[in-house]
Amino acid sequence: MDTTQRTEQQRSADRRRRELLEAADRVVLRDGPQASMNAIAAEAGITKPILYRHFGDKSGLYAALAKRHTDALLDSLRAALDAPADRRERVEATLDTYLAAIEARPQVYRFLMHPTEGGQTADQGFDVGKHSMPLLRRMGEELATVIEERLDLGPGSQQLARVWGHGIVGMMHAAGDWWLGERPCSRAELVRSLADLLWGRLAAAGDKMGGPGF
Amino acid sequence: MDTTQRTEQQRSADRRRRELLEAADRVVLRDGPQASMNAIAAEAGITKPILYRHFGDKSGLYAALAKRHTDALLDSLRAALDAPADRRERVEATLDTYLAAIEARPQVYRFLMHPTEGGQTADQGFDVGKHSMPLLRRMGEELATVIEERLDLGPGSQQLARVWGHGIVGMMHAAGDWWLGERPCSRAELVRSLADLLWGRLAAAGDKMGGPGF
DNA sequence: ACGTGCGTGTTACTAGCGGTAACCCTAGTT
DNA sequence: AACTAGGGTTACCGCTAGTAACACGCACGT
Repeated sequence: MDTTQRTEQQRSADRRRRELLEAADRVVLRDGPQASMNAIAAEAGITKPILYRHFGDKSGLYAALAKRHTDALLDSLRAALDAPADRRERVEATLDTYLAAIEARPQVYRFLMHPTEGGQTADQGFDVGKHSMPLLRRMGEELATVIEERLDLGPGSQQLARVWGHGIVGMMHAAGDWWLGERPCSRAELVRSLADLLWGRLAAAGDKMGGPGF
Repeated sequence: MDTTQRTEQQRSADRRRRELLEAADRVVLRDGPQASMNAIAAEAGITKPILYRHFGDKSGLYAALAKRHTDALLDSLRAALDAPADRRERVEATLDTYLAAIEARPQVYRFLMHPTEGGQTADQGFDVGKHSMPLLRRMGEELATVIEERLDLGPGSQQLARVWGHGIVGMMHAAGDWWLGERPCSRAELVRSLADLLWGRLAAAGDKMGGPGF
């Protein structure tokens, strides 16, 4: 039968694809986002054209690789966000989950943040921000839907939720990136400071005397 | 005299340097962050090795270029932050200034955010986040000092201020990037939504009924 | 007047990248 | 036995960042 044959081949192809992705994973974990196609092919024990047959081009491979990690991280984040606890505890748990993830595997984190930068071929017409940082975008959208679903924000809630989703994710990202580089405090302290910020301590803080009255 | 001679040469070199930077600026404005050294040299009417004599390598040129824009933008932001008005108005003015800047010249913005990505040569040992996004880091530190100077945050204020500085900048950045790509609302609305977030509306919002109680 | 540096510029090259065309070789079908 | 279909490789293209090595010009000390 034709179909069985095709499924057989499909299976083989899928297995190969997974093997290749795992090899690519190892290389990215070792070399960072600038892992070369040659290196990945060598790690997988084959040569470049096979990679290109499977993934089209580098962006394709990177997209597939990024999807795996992004999906995994998003699952953890959803779990943290859905845990049974009050809102502040959930927010803190989610922040902590994210920070723990980037702390555990910084190379992967860095790869996810800057996947397809700097190709020398037809990257033209790239519509600023279009294929940049899919992880951040996905997290932002995800958070936006959660906020919009669960919070009562009055009129214009959908738009507000999206702004907040992307804004909060960006806050988490930037603070995490900085923290990962300088390690100025413990993860728990960072989480608490960020939650404090989200909880309005900025607006509630009093002016210092002597200043121009910020 | 030796000194006059040296200053003469210094002047000449500086003038050339400025010319080269302006040429590079034009190319980056046209081609985005992936402008090639060849293209920049051609735009300046000279050839590659001169660029390398002046700036060392691509990172050097990009750093010099980034410093100009970053300094200019930081000046605008400082001005907005120092305007005579109450705190919320100042925050909104600062957000708006940033968003107006990235809206006006997205190519430059994109260049500033991802300056040295994707080189294929010895970028190894790059210490995650080390030479990434100098603009965000500088803005974060700047805002941190302002916060720490002017706000009364109680014990641990310095660390808290730094976390907040980087966090707020990241929020602004991510929201701006997303907004620039999708244009889901006007700049003013975005500014208002972000300020609302900073002003604690997240913590103050009530739960929607029927949900699991976010 | 004459070499002698030194700054400024070029050509021509290397090494490595992403990506591809052309070939090759083995397994299964008829 | 002949033929075909995939999986695989070699060898290449065009591009990039970066670098020798060479060439012109101009002020200088002797």
